[in-house]
Parts: sequence; C-alpha cells; structure tokens
Amino acid sequence: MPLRVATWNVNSLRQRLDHLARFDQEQRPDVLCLQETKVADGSFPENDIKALGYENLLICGQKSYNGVAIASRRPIEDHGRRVWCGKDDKRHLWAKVAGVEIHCFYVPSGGPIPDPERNDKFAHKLMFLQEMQHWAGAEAKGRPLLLVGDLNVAPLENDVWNHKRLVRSVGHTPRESAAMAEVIQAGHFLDVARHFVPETEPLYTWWGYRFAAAFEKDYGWRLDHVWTTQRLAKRLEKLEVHKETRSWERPSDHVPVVVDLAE
Amino acid sequence: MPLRVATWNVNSLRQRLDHLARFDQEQRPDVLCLQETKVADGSFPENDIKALGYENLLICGQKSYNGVAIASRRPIEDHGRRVWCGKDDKRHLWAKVAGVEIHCFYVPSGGPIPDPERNDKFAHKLMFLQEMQHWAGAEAKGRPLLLVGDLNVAPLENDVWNHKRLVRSVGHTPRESAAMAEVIQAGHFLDVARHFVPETEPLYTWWGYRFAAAFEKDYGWRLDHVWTTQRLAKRLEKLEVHKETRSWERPSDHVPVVVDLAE
DNA sequence: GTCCTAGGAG
DNA sequence: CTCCTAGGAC
Repeated sequence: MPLRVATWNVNSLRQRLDHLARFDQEQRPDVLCLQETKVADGSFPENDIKALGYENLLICGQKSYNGVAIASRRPIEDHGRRVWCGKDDKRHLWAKVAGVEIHCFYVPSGGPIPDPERNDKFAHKLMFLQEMQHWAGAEAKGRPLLLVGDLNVAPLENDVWNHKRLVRSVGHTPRESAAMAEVIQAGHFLDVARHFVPETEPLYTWWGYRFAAAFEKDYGWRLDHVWTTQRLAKRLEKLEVHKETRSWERPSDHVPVVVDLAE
Repeated sequence: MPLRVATWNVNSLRQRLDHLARFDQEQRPDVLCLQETKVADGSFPENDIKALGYENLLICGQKSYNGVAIASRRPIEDHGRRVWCGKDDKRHLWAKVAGVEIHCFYVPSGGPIPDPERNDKFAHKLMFLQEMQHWAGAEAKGRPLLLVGDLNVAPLENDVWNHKRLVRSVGHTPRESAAMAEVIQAGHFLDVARHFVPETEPLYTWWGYRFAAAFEKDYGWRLDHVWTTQRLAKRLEKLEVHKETRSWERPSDHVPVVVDLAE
C-alpha cells in the first residue's frame, strides 16, 4: 500500500463536508491537505473529520479567509508552520507522516491586476513566491519532502484553457510562471502532475464559478500542484486529478489532486 | 371534483420551488395562495409556476419582505388588491375563481413585544386586524368568499403547544385573539379548520426554526387559516393540514393548508 | 457564482 | 434557525 496524499482547496470546509466524505470514501487518502478552510480553529468541524477516520489533525485557520489543515490517518511524527511575508494569514502547515515532510500551501491569489505597483495583492503574491524560493533553496532541497496545495499559478501553456487569451491574466502571467519556476529550481522539485501528464496535454484543477458553463466548456486552470524533492521522485506511483467532484452538487471551484508514493 | 384551494406561507418562493412542485404533484390544488414570497415582481419565477400548470397568476411582491401571490389552474374571473394601514407592503391579493372570491392575506407578525405603545409592529398588527374587521363587515359579509393566509394569530388555547406559557407571547395574546374574533364576527366567517377539527384538539400550521427540535416536539402554532363566509359553508368538504412538508429538506416554517369546496 | 461578513426580520 | 440585504474576496 502506497502513502496516498490528497490536496484540495475546498472553498469553505463547512460547506464541503459532504463532498469530503464522498471523496474520502472513494479515494481513501492517508493524508488530506486542505486549503481555504475559511474557519476559525475554535469552529473547526473536528468531529466530522475524525469520523472519516482522520485521527490526527493539524489546523491553522481564521475567520472568513484562507486557512489550511492537514488530516492524517497515520501518526504525525512532526509538524510545524511558517509565517510568510510577515503576515500570519494561515497559508501554510506541514506534517511529517511516514517519514515524509508534507507541506500544505495556499499561495495568495493576487487580485485582479498583474502589476505590483498598482495592486498590493499581486505584490504580496510575488513576494510570497520569492520567500518560497528562498525557503526551498535553504530548507527543502535534499529532504524527502512533498509540497502540495493551491499555488494559484498555472505556469504552462496547457495549464490554462486558452494561453493566448489569458497570458495577461493574474495566475498565468510570465512573471508568475517564472517565479514559480524559480521555486521549483531552488528546491530541486519535480512537478509531479507534469511528470505523469505530458506538457502538451491540457490539465486543469480549477474551473471558475463566474461563467456557469466554465466546467462544461472545460475553461479550466491548473492552480493546484504536487511537487516532490528529488529524493522522493523514484517513489512516485501515480497522480490523479479528481475532476468528477466539480460536477457534484454545490462543488468547490477546485478539484482534489491525489498522489501515491511507494513505501 | 371540488374546488381545491391551498394556502402556504413559503418563506421565500425561490427557496421553495422544489417543495411547491412536490406538494403540487401530491395535492393538485386548483388555486394556490402563497405568502412571504419575498421576491420583486420582476424576479418572480413565473415559468416555474406556470410549468406546474398554473396558467393564471397574480403577483404582488417586493424585495426581501412579505409578498403574496395567487396561482390558479382555472380562469381568474376578477381580481384586485387592497392597501392596508396606508402601507403598500404586499400583504393582500384576491382572485375570483369559479365564482368564489378568494382572498390571500399575510397579516404582520407583530414584532417581539405585545405592547402597541412600545412596539410599532404590534401596533401595526392590531391596526391591520381592525381594518380587516371593518372590511369584513362592509365588504365580505354575505358574499361567497374564502379568506386564507398567514394571519399570524393562533386564537385558541389548542392553537399553540402550551397556552399558559405562550399567552403573553405575540401571536397568542388575548388582545390578538379578541381582534381576530371580531374580524370573524364582522364577516360572519366560519373558521374552517375548527369546523373540521374540534377545539379540544391541538392543531398547528407553523413550527419555528429557532429551536431545532420544535417540530419533533410538536411545539407548533396555528397561524395559517381558512375562513369562509356563511354562503360557502354548506359547500365545505374537507380541510387538510399538510404537516409532512415540515419534515422535507430545508422546509418553510409554515405548512400548507388545503380546503375542498363542493361545486 | 459561491463563499464570507454583518445586521434585520421572522 | 432560515430567510433577506449589502459589500468583499476569489
């Protein structure tokens, strides 16, 4: 049995408990990394998550915005979190499970305008990616580490439904793609989804709510990622993007991504 | 085939379209009188209601609060509405169907304190009932008229789950019960539900949301009423309170009441 | 569009 | 508790 890790931006954990239960039943991950839980720690639905069999919980949330959590069936051997850009806005958490350091990230989305001078949120996003780069070079590289989460960047042409149309849109600008490439380089990371699915094929994990037909027309973006350091690369067995959840009733705009690591 | 009329405070029509469809399929009323539609006329879900077979629609709504509607499978021969207490807050509508003048009312709920000096909403409710009394004596009496709706008064002891406890609560005060009795007297109305169900038996049409267990414990109130003038009394066939709808998913706090009039 | 917040109404 | 409004985030 491999170590199975899932990452999912649930867009409000309390609104997604049924989906989480169904997904869990169908995929049975060992570790669940959640983003955008949007719940203060005191209101976290601990019992619901434990009832699914996740006895080991790390939560790092706040009211309304952001928030991450890691739920594990297996013991958590070590854990921690880091504050990014001097803002404790609940975007990162890590847990060591079965010897693997699993990092759960929620990178800022970056606001509407891809210009750090005119848009503080975009500046925050770039700074966040830069801090990730420094951290990757200093701390991640060379360790048995899995980095997952909603990184809010679709770096490749086939990571969005229309590269030409979207290349000036936040999430797919060359500047963000370059920043993401630098994080990968600094940490010697492997982009696991693209390890299994060639760059020539479209691959998406997010379909917006705003256009009702976005999912039917497959107007998607690959914003959710799974990376490993080189030390774990040989243990990769498979990766699946669970697109079907996007057609469930009242879905998250993101779908879960599942990775299996041989033990 | 009798003329079947249903009254239902739906607590937002747009939130209750599925319930309405299910109720309609099971009971097939000829005329549907709705209260608390909470929708402006421009946003009324006309197509959904017509799709159920109600080709004849009267709507009288506004954004957010109140709002009434009459939907009929049979032709509407005449119709109208009256402004009560000088406030055009969408609480009344009437339609003549098969020779019967059907009046749909939504009486103000009356706020929390049963004192017109300290609570303008209670004063408004009492004034509304008084205007109904004048109207009943001047206009309703002696006509073939059916008055239905959420009257927001449970006038008898067994119209609430605990008379003693609730006798000082708005909706069950002696003052409101007396005001309602005066409307009935002025219009020579028959309280149809109590014509079929003895006053010694509890009979409710509303169970609040605030206590989760209100429905299971049967902490109900009879706020929704069906009255006829004497001229229609001999045509009464039956009355049913469709309590089962209160246990459907995401229900209104009120349940529909259905009356059959022989033709 | 679908979340979140808050306040108001019931 | 379940509606509604608005504004904000994504």
